[in-house]
Amino acid sequence: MKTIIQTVKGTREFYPPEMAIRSWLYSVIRKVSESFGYQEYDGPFLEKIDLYAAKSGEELVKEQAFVFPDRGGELIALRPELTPSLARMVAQRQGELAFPLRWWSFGPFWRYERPQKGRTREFFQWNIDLIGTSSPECDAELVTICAAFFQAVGLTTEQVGIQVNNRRLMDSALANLGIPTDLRPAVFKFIDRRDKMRPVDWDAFGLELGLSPNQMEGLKALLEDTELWKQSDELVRFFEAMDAMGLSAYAHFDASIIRGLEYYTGTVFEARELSQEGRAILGGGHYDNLVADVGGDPLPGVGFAMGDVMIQIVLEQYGLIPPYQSATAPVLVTIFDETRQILPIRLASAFRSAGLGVILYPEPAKLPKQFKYADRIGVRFVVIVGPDEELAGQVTIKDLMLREQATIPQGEAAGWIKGRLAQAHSL
RNA sequence: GUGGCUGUAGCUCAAUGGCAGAGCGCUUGACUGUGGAUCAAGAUGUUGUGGGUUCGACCCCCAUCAGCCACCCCA
Repeated sequence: MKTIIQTVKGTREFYPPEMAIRSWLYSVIRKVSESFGYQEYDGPFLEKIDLYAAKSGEELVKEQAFVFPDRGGELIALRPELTPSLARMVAQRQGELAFPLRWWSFGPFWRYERPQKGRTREFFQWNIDLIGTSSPECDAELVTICAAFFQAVGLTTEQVGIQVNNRRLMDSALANLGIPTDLRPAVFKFIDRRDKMRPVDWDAFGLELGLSPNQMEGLKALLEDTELWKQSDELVRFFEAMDAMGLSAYAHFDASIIRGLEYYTGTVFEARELSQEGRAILGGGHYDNLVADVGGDPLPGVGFAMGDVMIQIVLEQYGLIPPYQSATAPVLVTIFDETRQILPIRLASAFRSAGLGVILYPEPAKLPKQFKYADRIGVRFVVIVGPDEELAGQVTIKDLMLREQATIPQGEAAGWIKGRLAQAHSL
Protein backbone atom coordinates (compact mmCIF):
# COMPACT_ATOMS: atom_id res chain seq x y z
CA MET A 1 0.00 0.00 0.00
CA LYS A 2 1.69 3.09 -1.20
CA THR A 3 -0.54 6.03 -1.87
CA ILE A 4 -4.05 5.09 -0.78
CA ILE A 5 -6.21 8.17 -0.80
CA GLN A 6 -7.65 8.63 2.65
CA THR A 7 -11.35 8.62 3.30
CA VAL A 8 -12.98 12.00 3.82
CA LYS A 9 -12.82 13.09 7.43
CA GLY A 10 -15.73 11.87 9.48
CA THR A 11 -16.95 9.30 6.97
CA ARG A 12 -17.23 5.58 7.53
CA GLU A 13 -16.66 2.64 5.25
CA PHE A 14 -19.10 -0.21 5.46
CA TYR A 15 -17.26 -3.48 4.93
CA PRO A 16 -19.65 -6.45 4.77
CA PRO A 17 -19.77 -6.89 8.57
CA GLU A 18 -20.61 -3.22 9.14
CA MET A 19 -23.01 -3.22 6.24
CA ALA A 20 -24.79 -6.17 7.80
CA ILE A 21 -25.32 -4.16 10.97
CA ARG A 22 -26.65 -1.19 9.03
CA SER A 23 -29.03 -3.41 7.08
CA TRP A 24 -30.17 -5.09 10.25
CA LEU A 25 -30.88 -1.72 11.87
CA TYR A 26 -32.78 -0.66 8.78
CA SER A 27 -34.84 -3.85 8.87
CA VAL A 28 -35.78 -3.41 12.53
CA ILE A 29 -36.69 0.22 11.91
CA ARG A 30 -38.82 -0.81 8.95
CA LYS A 31 -40.54 -3.54 10.93
CA VAL A 32 -41.37 -1.26 13.84
CA SER A 33 -42.46 1.66 11.63
CA GLU A 34 -44.69 -0.50 9.48
CA SER A 35 -46.24 -2.23 12.46
CA PHE A 36 -47.75 1.16 13.32
CA GLY A 37 -48.85 1.72 9.74
CA TYR A 38 -46.19 4.24 8.72
CA GLN A 39 -45.16 4.58 5.07
CA GLU A 40 -41.59 4.89 3.90
CA TYR A 41 -40.59 8.03 1.99
CA ASP A 42 -37.44 9.97 1.23
CA GLY A 43 -36.38 13.41 0.06
CA PRO A 44 -33.46 14.52 -2.09
CA PHE A 45 -29.96 14.25 -0.63
CA LEU A 46 -29.10 17.58 -2.26
CA GLU A 47 -31.15 20.67 -1.50
CA LYS A 48 -30.87 24.36 -2.21
CA ILE A 49 -29.46 26.10 0.77
CA ASP A 50 -32.49 28.40 0.88
CA LEU A 51 -34.62 25.52 2.10
CA TYR A 52 -32.69 25.46 5.35
CA ALA A 53 -32.05 29.17 5.59
CA ALA A 54 -35.79 29.71 5.67
CA LYS A 55 -36.38 27.59 8.68
CA SER A 56 -33.48 26.23 10.62
CA GLY A 57 -31.67 29.45 11.30
CA GLU A 58 -28.44 30.55 9.79
CA GLU A 59 -26.13 28.81 12.21
CA LEU A 60 -27.13 25.40 11.03
CA VAL A 61 -26.53 26.18 7.40
CA LYS A 62 -23.41 28.29 7.68
CA GLU A 63 -21.56 26.26 10.23
CA GLN A 64 -22.92 22.76 10.11
CA ALA A 65 -23.92 21.95 6.56
CA PHE A 66 -21.77 20.86 3.65
CA VAL A 67 -22.40 23.62 1.12
CA PHE A 68 -21.00 24.06 -2.36
CA PRO A 69 -21.88 26.02 -5.50
CA ASP A 70 -23.09 24.01 -8.45
CA ARG A 71 -21.90 24.86 -11.96
CA GLY A 72 -24.53 27.52 -12.25
CA GLY A 73 -23.31 29.16 -9.06
CA GLU A 74 -26.29 28.16 -6.96
CA LEU A 75 -25.50 27.12 -3.40
CA ILE A 76 -26.34 23.49 -2.78
CA ALA A 77 -26.31 21.73 0.60
CA LEU A 78 -25.92 18.07 1.39
CA ARG A 79 -28.99 17.66 3.53
CA PRO A 80 -28.20 18.12 7.25
CA GLU A 81 -31.72 17.10 8.28
CA LEU A 82 -34.92 15.88 6.74
CA THR A 83 -37.64 17.99 8.31
CA PRO A 84 -37.52 20.92 5.82
CA SER A 85 -37.72 18.51 2.88
CA LEU A 86 -40.58 16.73 4.57
CA ALA A 87 -42.36 20.01 5.17
CA ARG A 88 -42.04 20.94 1.50
CA MET A 89 -43.17 17.53 0.30
CA VAL A 90 -46.23 17.77 2.49
CA ALA A 91 -46.99 21.38 1.55
CA GLN A 92 -46.74 20.64 -2.18
CA ARG A 93 -49.44 18.02 -1.98
CA GLN A 94 -51.31 19.30 1.01
CA GLY A 95 -54.56 19.19 -0.92
CA GLU A 96 -54.33 15.59 -2.04
CA LEU A 97 -52.66 13.72 0.82
CA ALA A 98 -54.80 11.79 3.27
CA PHE A 99 -54.22 13.16 6.75
CA PRO A 100 -53.07 12.22 9.25
CA LEU A 101 -49.90 11.20 7.50
CA ARG A 102 -47.70 8.54 9.03
CA TRP A 103 -44.33 8.65 7.29
CA TRP A 104 -40.87 7.29 8.07
CA SER A 105 -37.46 7.38 6.44
CA PHE A 106 -33.96 6.01 6.92
CA GLY A 107 -31.17 7.63 4.96
CA PRO A 108 -27.86 9.49 4.94
CA PHE A 109 -27.24 13.00 6.26
CA TRP A 110 -24.18 15.23 6.45
CA ARG A 111 -23.06 17.75 9.01
CA TYR A 112 -19.79 19.58 8.91
CA GLU A 113 -18.76 19.11 12.51
CA ARG A 114 -15.75 17.92 14.37
CA PRO A 115 -16.03 14.13 14.62
CA GLN A 116 -16.06 12.62 18.10
CA LYS A 117 -17.64 9.79 19.96
CA GLY A 118 -21.06 9.07 18.56
CA ARG A 119 -20.73 11.78 15.95
CA THR A 120 -19.53 11.55 12.38
CA ARG A 121 -19.87 13.91 9.45
CA GLU A 122 -21.80 11.37 7.45
CA PHE A 123 -24.43 9.36 9.24
CA PHE A 124 -27.77 7.67 8.84
CA GLN A 125 -30.91 8.78 10.56
CA TRP A 126 -34.33 7.35 11.19
CA ASN A 127 -37.00 10.02 10.86
CA ILE A 128 -40.59 9.28 11.70
CA ASP A 129 -43.51 11.70 11.85
CA LEU A 130 -47.23 11.74 12.37
CA ILE A 131 -48.59 14.83 10.65
CA GLY A 132 -51.96 16.47 10.57
CA THR A 133 -53.39 15.94 14.00
CA SER A 134 -52.56 17.39 17.34
CA SER A 135 -53.64 15.09 20.10
CA PRO A 136 -51.60 13.99 23.11
CA GLU A 137 -52.49 10.44 22.09
CA CYS A 138 -50.47 10.95 18.91
CA ASP A 139 -47.51 12.12 20.96
CA ALA A 140 -47.90 8.94 22.98
CA GLU A 141 -47.92 6.91 19.77
CA LEU A 142 -44.54 8.28 18.71
CA VAL A 143 -43.01 7.68 22.11
CA THR A 144 -44.45 4.18 22.03
CA ILE A 145 -42.88 3.60 18.62
CA CYS A 146 -39.59 4.64 20.10
CA ALA A 147 -40.15 2.20 22.98
CA ALA A 148 -41.21 -0.53 20.56
CA PHE A 149 -37.94 -0.07 18.73
CA PHE A 150 -35.98 -0.43 21.96
CA GLN A 151 -37.94 -3.53 22.78
CA ALA A 152 -37.37 -4.95 19.28
CA VAL A 153 -33.60 -4.62 19.55
CA GLY A 154 -33.59 -5.97 23.08
CA LEU A 155 -32.88 -2.83 25.09
CA THR A 156 -34.56 -3.03 28.48
CA THR A 157 -36.15 -0.35 30.63
CA GLU A 158 -33.10 -0.59 32.89
CA GLN A 159 -30.82 0.21 29.97
CA VAL A 160 -32.67 3.01 28.21
CA GLY A 161 -35.37 5.48 29.10
CA ILE A 162 -37.41 8.11 27.37
CA GLN A 163 -37.68 11.38 29.23
CA VAL A 164 -40.78 13.39 28.48
CA ASN A 165 -41.72 16.97 29.14
CA ASN A 166 -44.06 19.59 27.73
CA ARG A 167 -43.07 23.07 26.65
CA ARG A 168 -46.47 24.61 27.29
CA LEU A 169 -46.39 23.22 30.81
CA MET A 170 -42.94 24.65 31.37
CA ASP A 171 -43.96 27.96 29.89
CA SER A 172 -46.84 28.39 32.29
CA ALA A 173 -44.72 27.14 35.17
CA LEU A 174 -42.17 29.82 34.38
CA ALA A 175 -44.98 32.35 34.16
CA ASN A 176 -46.10 31.34 37.62
CA LEU A 177 -42.62 32.11 38.85
CA GLY A 178 -43.01 35.60 37.47
CA ILE A 179 -40.53 35.12 34.67
CA PRO A 180 -41.51 37.46 31.82
CA THR A 181 -42.32 36.13 28.39
CA ASP A 182 -39.28 37.58 26.67
CA LEU A 183 -36.92 35.94 29.14
CA ARG A 184 -38.41 32.45 28.84
CA PRO A 185 -36.56 31.27 25.71
CA ALA A 186 -33.29 32.11 27.45
CA VAL A 187 -34.45 30.27 30.55
CA PHE A 188 -35.30 27.23 28.42
CA LYS A 189 -31.73 27.23 27.15
CA PHE A 190 -30.57 27.74 30.68
CA ILE A 191 -32.50 24.67 31.89
CA ASP A 192 -31.07 22.69 29.02
CA ARG A 193 -27.57 23.46 30.21
CA ARG A 194 -28.04 22.39 33.78
CA ASP A 195 -26.50 18.91 33.58
CA LYS A 196 -23.53 20.29 31.66
CA MET A 197 -22.43 22.83 34.24
CA ARG A 198 -21.24 22.69 37.80
CA PRO A 199 -24.08 23.66 40.16
CA VAL A 200 -22.18 26.75 41.32
CA ASP A 201 -21.65 27.97 37.77
CA TRP A 202 -25.22 27.21 36.88
CA ASP A 203 -26.50 29.27 39.80
CA ALA A 204 -24.26 32.16 38.83
CA PHE A 205 -25.40 31.94 35.25
CA GLY A 206 -29.02 32.06 36.35
CA LEU A 207 -28.60 35.19 38.39
CA GLU A 208 -26.72 36.74 35.50
CA LEU A 209 -29.69 36.03 33.25
CA GLY A 210 -31.79 38.19 35.50
CA LEU A 211 -33.49 35.57 37.64
CA SER A 212 -34.05 36.54 41.24
CA PRO A 213 -32.87 34.22 44.03
CA ASN A 214 -36.52 33.41 44.66
CA GLN A 215 -37.06 32.49 41.04
CA MET A 216 -33.94 30.34 41.10
CA GLU A 217 -35.28 28.42 44.09
CA GLY A 218 -38.64 28.04 42.38
CA LEU A 219 -36.99 26.85 39.20
CA LYS A 220 -34.94 24.22 41.01
CA ALA A 221 -38.04 22.98 42.80
CA LEU A 222 -39.78 22.79 39.45
CA LEU A 223 -37.05 20.71 37.87
CA GLU A 224 -37.06 18.28 40.77
CA ASP A 225 -40.83 17.96 40.81
CA THR A 226 -41.70 14.54 39.41
CA GLU A 227 -45.41 15.24 39.83
CA LEU A 228 -45.41 18.43 37.81
CA TRP A 229 -46.90 16.69 34.79
CA LYS A 230 -50.22 16.34 36.62
CA GLN A 231 -50.73 20.07 36.09
CA SER A 232 -50.73 19.56 32.34
CA ASP A 233 -53.88 18.18 30.75
CA GLU A 234 -51.82 17.22 27.74
CA LEU A 235 -49.37 15.18 29.75
CA VAL A 236 -52.10 13.56 31.80
CA ARG A 237 -53.74 12.38 28.61
CA PHE A 238 -50.34 11.49 27.19
CA PHE A 239 -49.39 9.19 30.06
CA GLU A 240 -52.84 7.66 30.13
CA ALA A 241 -52.46 6.75 26.47
CA MET A 242 -48.91 5.53 27.07
CA ASP A 243 -50.20 3.12 29.70
CA ALA A 244 -52.85 1.82 27.34
CA MET A 245 -50.28 1.26 24.60
CA GLY A 246 -48.38 -1.02 26.92
CA LEU A 247 -44.83 0.23 26.81
CA SER A 248 -45.01 3.11 29.27
CA ALA A 249 -42.30 1.54 31.40
CA TYR A 250 -39.78 3.15 29.06
CA ALA A 251 -41.17 6.67 29.55
CA HIS A 252 -40.69 9.04 32.47
CA PHE A 253 -41.60 12.62 33.12
CA ASP A 254 -38.56 14.88 33.44
CA ALA A 255 -38.96 18.63 33.75
CA SER A 256 -35.39 19.30 32.70
CA ILE A 257 -35.91 18.03 29.15
CA ILE A 258 -36.44 21.02 26.91
CA ARG A 259 -34.81 20.26 23.52
CA GLY A 260 -32.89 22.93 21.70
CA LEU A 261 -35.12 23.15 18.69
CA GLU A 262 -37.34 26.16 18.59
CA TYR A 263 -40.09 24.65 16.51
CA TYR A 264 -41.18 22.26 19.21
CA THR A 265 -44.28 23.66 20.88
CA GLY A 266 -45.79 20.98 23.07
CA THR A 267 -44.61 17.63 24.30
CA VAL A 268 -40.89 16.98 23.85
CA PHE A 269 -38.94 13.83 24.55
CA GLU A 270 -35.48 12.44 24.50
CA ALA A 271 -34.24 8.87 24.84
CA ARG A 272 -31.09 8.20 26.78
CA GLU A 273 -28.95 5.34 27.73
CA LEU A 274 -29.30 5.06 31.49
CA SER A 275 -25.91 3.86 32.66
CA GLN A 276 -22.83 6.06 32.77
CA GLU A 277 -23.33 9.59 31.57
CA GLY A 278 -26.49 8.73 29.72
CA ARG A 279 -25.96 9.41 26.07
CA ALA A 280 -28.81 10.90 24.09
CA ILE A 281 -30.00 8.33 21.56
CA LEU A 282 -32.83 10.20 19.92
CA GLY A 283 -34.97 13.28 20.32
CA GLY A 284 -38.30 14.52 19.17
CA GLY A 285 -41.42 16.37 19.99
CA HIS A 286 -44.63 18.01 19.02
CA TYR A 287 -44.77 20.93 16.59
CA ASP A 288 -47.67 23.14 15.56
CA ASN A 289 -46.71 24.53 12.20
CA LEU A 290 -44.58 22.21 10.19
CA VAL A 291 -45.26 23.56 6.73
CA ALA A 292 -45.91 27.23 7.40
CA ASP A 293 -42.33 28.26 6.57
CA VAL A 294 -42.41 26.62 3.17
CA GLY A 295 -45.70 28.17 2.22
CA GLY A 296 -48.36 25.70 3.26
CA ASP A 297 -51.19 26.01 5.71
CA PRO A 298 -50.03 25.29 9.26
CA LEU A 299 -50.09 21.62 10.13
CA PRO A 300 -49.40 20.14 13.55
CA GLY A 301 -47.54 16.93 14.07
CA VAL A 302 -45.13 14.95 16.17
CA GLY A 303 -41.96 13.13 15.25
CA PHE A 304 -38.47 12.12 16.24
CA ALA A 305 -35.10 11.37 14.71
CA MET A 306 -32.54 8.77 15.70
CA GLY A 307 -28.98 8.66 14.41
CA ASP A 308 -27.36 5.34 13.61
CA VAL A 309 -24.03 6.07 15.27
CA MET A 310 -25.06 6.49 18.89
CA ILE A 311 -27.62 3.70 18.86
CA GLN A 312 -24.94 1.35 17.55
CA ILE A 313 -22.61 2.32 20.37
CA VAL A 314 -25.34 1.57 22.88
CA LEU A 315 -26.34 -1.70 21.23
CA GLU A 316 -22.74 -2.80 21.13
CA GLN A 317 -22.31 -1.90 24.78
CA TYR A 318 -25.10 -4.28 25.69
CA GLY A 319 -24.07 -7.00 23.23
CA LEU A 320 -27.29 -6.68 21.26
CA ILE A 321 -25.88 -6.57 17.75
CA PRO A 322 -26.55 -9.89 16.01
CA PRO A 323 -23.44 -11.93 15.19
CA TYR A 324 -22.14 -11.57 11.69
CA GLN A 325 -22.98 -14.38 9.31
CA SER A 326 -20.27 -14.39 6.70
CA ALA A 327 -21.77 -17.18 4.61
CA THR A 328 -23.45 -15.81 1.54
CA ALA A 329 -24.34 -19.21 0.16
CA PRO A 330 -24.53 -22.68 1.72
CA VAL A 331 -22.73 -24.52 -1.06
CA LEU A 332 -19.31 -24.35 -2.67
CA VAL A 333 -18.58 -26.38 -5.79
CA THR A 334 -14.93 -27.24 -6.27
CA ILE A 335 -13.02 -27.52 -9.52
CA PHE A 336 -11.05 -30.75 -9.45
CA ASP A 337 -8.61 -30.10 -12.29
CA GLU A 338 -8.21 -28.49 -15.69
CA THR A 339 -10.01 -31.26 -17.51
CA ARG A 340 -13.04 -31.12 -15.24
CA GLN A 341 -14.22 -27.52 -15.26
CA ILE A 342 -17.49 -27.75 -17.16
CA LEU A 343 -19.34 -30.28 -15.05
CA PRO A 344 -18.97 -28.26 -11.85
CA ILE A 345 -20.42 -25.25 -13.65
CA ARG A 346 -23.40 -27.36 -14.75
CA LEU A 347 -23.84 -28.69 -11.24
CA ALA A 348 -23.73 -25.23 -9.71
CA SER A 349 -26.41 -24.07 -12.13
CA ALA A 350 -28.57 -27.07 -11.36
CA PHE A 351 -28.27 -26.35 -7.62
CA ARG A 352 -29.27 -22.74 -8.19
CA SER A 353 -32.26 -23.83 -10.22
CA ALA A 354 -33.22 -25.98 -7.27
CA GLY A 355 -33.15 -22.88 -5.08
CA LEU A 356 -29.73 -23.23 -3.47
CA GLY A 357 -27.17 -20.46 -3.22
CA VAL A 358 -23.94 -21.69 -4.78
CA ILE A 359 -20.40 -20.38 -4.94
CA LEU A 360 -18.27 -21.82 -7.71
CA TYR A 361 -14.55 -22.03 -7.06
CA PRO A 362 -13.03 -19.93 -9.82
CA GLU A 363 -10.25 -22.22 -11.00
CA PRO A 364 -8.66 -25.62 -10.52
CA ALA A 365 -6.69 -25.78 -7.28
CA LYS A 366 -5.57 -28.26 -4.68
CA LEU A 367 -8.49 -29.51 -2.67
CA PRO A 368 -7.07 -28.42 0.68
CA LYS A 369 -6.95 -24.90 -0.64
CA GLN A 370 -10.53 -25.04 -1.84
CA PHE A 371 -11.67 -26.50 1.46
CA LYS A 372 -9.85 -23.84 3.43
CA TYR A 373 -11.50 -21.20 1.32
CA ALA A 374 -14.90 -22.77 1.96
CA ASP A 375 -14.18 -22.78 5.65
CA ARG A 376 -13.01 -19.17 5.65
CA ILE A 377 -16.09 -17.83 3.96
CA GLY A 378 -18.43 -19.92 6.09
CA VAL A 379 -19.85 -22.25 3.47
CA ARG A 380 -21.36 -25.40 4.91
CA PHE A 381 -21.36 -27.85 2.00
CA VAL A 382 -18.48 -28.58 -0.34
CA VAL A 383 -19.22 -30.45 -3.57
CA ILE A 384 -16.53 -32.47 -5.36
CA VAL A 385 -16.59 -34.05 -8.77
CA GLY A 386 -13.35 -35.94 -9.37
CA PRO A 387 -12.55 -38.74 -11.80
CA ASP A 388 -14.34 -41.39 -9.73
CA GLU A 389 -17.54 -39.43 -9.35
CA GLU A 390 -17.52 -38.36 -12.96
CA LEU A 391 -17.32 -41.97 -14.14
CA ALA A 392 -20.11 -43.08 -11.84
CA GLY A 393 -22.33 -40.05 -12.45
CA GLN A 394 -22.05 -39.11 -8.80
CA VAL A 395 -20.90 -36.25 -6.60
CA THR A 396 -19.26 -36.20 -3.21
CA ILE A 397 -20.74 -33.69 -0.78
CA LYS A 398 -19.06 -32.87 2.49
CA ASP A 399 -20.98 -31.24 5.30
CA LEU A 400 -18.36 -29.10 6.97
CA MET A 401 -20.54 -28.43 9.97
CA LEU A 402 -21.24 -32.07 10.79
CA ARG A 403 -17.90 -33.26 9.41
CA GLU A 404 -19.36 -36.06 7.37
CA GLN A 405 -19.72 -36.71 3.68
CA ALA A 406 -21.62 -38.82 1.19
CA THR A 407 -21.19 -39.84 -2.42
CA ILE A 408 -24.53 -39.89 -4.21
CA PRO A 409 -25.96 -39.65 -7.71
CA GLN A 410 -25.69 -36.16 -9.16
CA GLY A 411 -29.43 -35.85 -9.56
CA GLU A 412 -30.01 -36.34 -5.84
CA ALA A 413 -27.41 -33.87 -4.63
CA ALA A 414 -29.59 -30.77 -4.42
CA GLY A 415 -32.25 -32.67 -2.51
CA TRP A 416 -29.67 -34.10 -0.13
CA ILE A 417 -28.36 -30.63 0.72
CA LYS A 418 -31.81 -29.12 1.06
CA GLY A 419 -32.80 -31.93 3.37
CA ARG A 420 -29.88 -31.18 5.64
CA LEU A 421 -30.56 -27.46 5.60
CA ALA A 422 -34.17 -28.08 6.55
CA GLN A 423 -33.02 -30.22 9.47
CA ALA A 424 -30.82 -27.43 10.72
CA HIS A 425 -33.74 -25.06 10.68
CA SER A 426 -35.87 -27.35 12.76
CA LEU A 427 -33.25 -27.65 15.47
C1' G B 1 -14.32 26.85 15.77
C1' U B 2 -11.18 25.66 20.94
C1' G B 3 -8.17 22.25 23.82
C1' G B 4 -5.89 17.29 25.08
C1' C B 5 -4.12 12.22 23.65
C1' U B 6 -2.59 9.04 19.66
C1' G B 7 -0.44 7.53 14.66
C1' U B 8 5.36 1.63 13.82
C1' A B 9 3.86 -5.19 9.42
C1' G B 10 -2.93 -7.00 7.31
C1' C B 11 -4.52 -6.58 13.02
C1' U B 12 -3.09 -5.64 18.38
C1' C B 13 1.12 -3.47 20.20
C1' A B 14 6.87 -3.25 21.68
C1' A B 15 11.62 -0.79 20.64
C1' U B 16 17.66 4.65 26.40
C1' G B 17 18.85 9.46 20.13
C1' G B 18 22.82 4.13 17.80
C1' C B 19 21.29 -2.69 12.86
C1' A B 20 12.82 -1.86 13.39
C1' G B 21 10.66 -6.42 16.86
C1' A B 22 6.77 -9.82 19.11
C1' G B 23 1.97 -12.15 19.16
C1' C B 24 -2.03 -13.07 16.01
C1' G B 25 -3.05 -13.38 10.87
C1' C B 26 -0.98 -14.55 5.90
C1' U B 27 1.94 -17.91 2.25
C1' U B 28 4.20 -22.68 1.65
C1' G B 29 5.13 -27.56 3.35
C1' A B 30 4.40 -32.02 6.72
C1' C B 31 -1.02 -34.02 4.15
C1' U B 32 -0.13 -37.38 -3.76
C1' G B 33 -8.78 -36.61 -3.41
C1' U B 34 -10.75 -33.27 1.92
C1' G B 35 -11.44 -27.38 6.18
C1' G B 36 -10.72 -25.82 11.72
C1' A B 37 -5.97 -28.55 15.41
C1' U B 38 -0.49 -29.28 15.67
C1' C B 39 4.52 -28.66 13.88
C1' A B 40 8.17 -26.42 10.57
C1' A B 41 9.84 -22.84 7.19
C1' G B 42 8.92 -18.17 4.77
C1' A B 43 7.17 -13.27 3.27
C1' U B 44 5.66 -8.47 4.83
C1' G B 45 7.64 -1.73 6.72
C1' U B 46 9.61 5.14 2.77
C1' U B 47 7.74 4.07 11.48
C1' G B 48 0.73 8.87 8.65
C1' U B 49 2.90 13.03 5.49
C1' G B 50 6.39 17.30 4.89
C1' G B 51 10.21 20.05 6.99
C1' G B 52 13.89 20.98 11.02
C1' U B 53 17.72 19.80 15.06
C1' U B 54 21.75 16.00 15.20
C1' C B 55 27.68 12.51 13.28
C1' G B 56 23.11 9.68 13.66
C1' A B 57 15.73 10.46 14.59
C1' C B 58 10.33 5.56 15.41
C1' C B 59 12.27 8.62 19.57
C1' C B 60 13.46 15.69 20.12
C1' C B 61 11.16 20.38 17.57
C1' C B 62 7.64 22.69 13.89
C1' A B 63 3.81 22.14 10.39
C1' U B 64 0.09 19.17 8.23
C1' C B 65 -3.45 15.05 7.70
C1' A B 66 -6.28 11.38 10.16
C1' G B 67 -8.35 8.83 14.51
C1' C B 68 -9.93 9.15 19.58
C1' C B 69 -11.61 12.33 23.81
C1' A B 70 -13.59 16.81 25.99
C1' C B 71 -15.70 21.70 24.76
C1' C B 72 -19.11 24.12 21.18
C1' C B 73 -23.46 22.45 18.87
C1' C B 74 -27.27 19.26 18.34
C1' A B 75 -31.85 19.88 13.11
